[in-house]
Amino acid sequence: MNNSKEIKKTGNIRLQSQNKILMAASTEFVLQGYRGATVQSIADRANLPKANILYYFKNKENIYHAVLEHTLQMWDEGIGDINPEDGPKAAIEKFIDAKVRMSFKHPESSKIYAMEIIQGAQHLKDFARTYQRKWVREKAQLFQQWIDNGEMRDVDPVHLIFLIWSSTQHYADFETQILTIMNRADYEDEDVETVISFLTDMILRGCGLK
Amino acid sequence: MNNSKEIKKTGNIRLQSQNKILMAASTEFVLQGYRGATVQSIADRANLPKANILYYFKNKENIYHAVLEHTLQMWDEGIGDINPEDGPKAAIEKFIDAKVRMSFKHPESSKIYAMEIIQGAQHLKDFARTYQRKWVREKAQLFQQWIDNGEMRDVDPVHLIFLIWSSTQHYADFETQILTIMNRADYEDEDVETVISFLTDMILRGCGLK
DNA sequence: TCATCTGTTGACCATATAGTTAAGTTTTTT
DNA sequence: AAAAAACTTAACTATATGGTCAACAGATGA
Repeated sequence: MNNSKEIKKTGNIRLQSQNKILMAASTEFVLQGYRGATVQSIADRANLPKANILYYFKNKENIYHAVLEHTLQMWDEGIGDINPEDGPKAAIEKFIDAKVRMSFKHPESSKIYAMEIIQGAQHLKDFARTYQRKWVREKAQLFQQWIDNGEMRDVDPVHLIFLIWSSTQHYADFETQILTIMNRADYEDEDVETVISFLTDMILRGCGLK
Repeated sequence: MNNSKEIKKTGNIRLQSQNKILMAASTEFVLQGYRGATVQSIADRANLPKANILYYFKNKENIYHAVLEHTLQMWDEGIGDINPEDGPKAAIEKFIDAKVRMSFKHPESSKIYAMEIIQGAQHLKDFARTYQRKWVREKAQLFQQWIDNGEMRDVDPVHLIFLIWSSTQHYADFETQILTIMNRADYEDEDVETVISFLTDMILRGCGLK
């Protein structure tokens, strides 16, 4: 007990610092890109001396790896599963709902992910090649079954997934543009619901489910 | 005549070099980001000595400005106009068609644009605040009229524009991911048509136009 | 109290990079 | 052909940056 308490205590300091660093680093990586984000700028944002940053993470690339790992975890949690028993309508509704909420809740994750892909997915190629490809194949097959059963219109399932990804992530990645165009300073809670119902409506109709 | 010929000649050398530099710079900026793209790397890609790059463009930021200007010109040309006389169906068809073709033809422009927006649109805020906002307002009004006339379903015109932007640009920006997932090396000509017909079909249905 | 482990930090270094300069070469003009 | 303008480029400079190190501080356990 005494032992575990002590471990927890030191562990907390570690985790606290690491978290502070990762948050600061995420912001810097989004704002300045990988090369543009300097260890010093991350340190400044985290209110820690540079050497302290490099005590917790051996080097800049390791910080980035940790940020990416966190991003992928978000992606994984936020994807919202598509279950056979839901049927196409509920499945699409849940999927869109999860992705939109994720976009509004963790825009930095979406942005870091987007920048990685745009720049050629150097660090994520394996992820896309294995995990993601498998995920898309599986879900596409599911949609295809629903199509074959006449439960939804005959639309290309893979492109359908791309459509849902792109239209939902857009609100995170292009936040700046969207807010500027709508002449607003920030998103509000009701925006999430508006977007969900707009996209759900459009896409369900596109799939002949409404 | 002699005079104009000579001017043209020198002008050509200038333009040729500048173009070579801008192409190389675009690639580097996409691949490495603004800070990550070094003048040397641009020089290498353009097969010119570094000092020569800086003879044509006073500094790195000027290169970037020139690249962005080119990007915005692409955006402007590729947006495809939305005309009142087309009616909603043809208008949406034309709009999607233009955007998708642009995405497949000039993915680097789309990528540079996307990275700028994701990073906070430091260099494009004015563009979005004036030109783009006006464009969206105008086109949204047009859609609203069609809606009021009962020519299309009552969907939020602004979000409709966002949907078309996001879903079409996705094929440029997330090229790497899409190709990896589809287990392909490159896009083919027929992909453009597939995407156009998929998105047109989905979105027209969403708008009750099919 | 002493020893050890964890964390903190200023000072330092090697290197990469943006940008300058000066000495050229080539092209254009007169 | 001579002068001027446009272009080319190696060498250099100042600075920013990633990363190391060594000295120190604080907690923990015996």
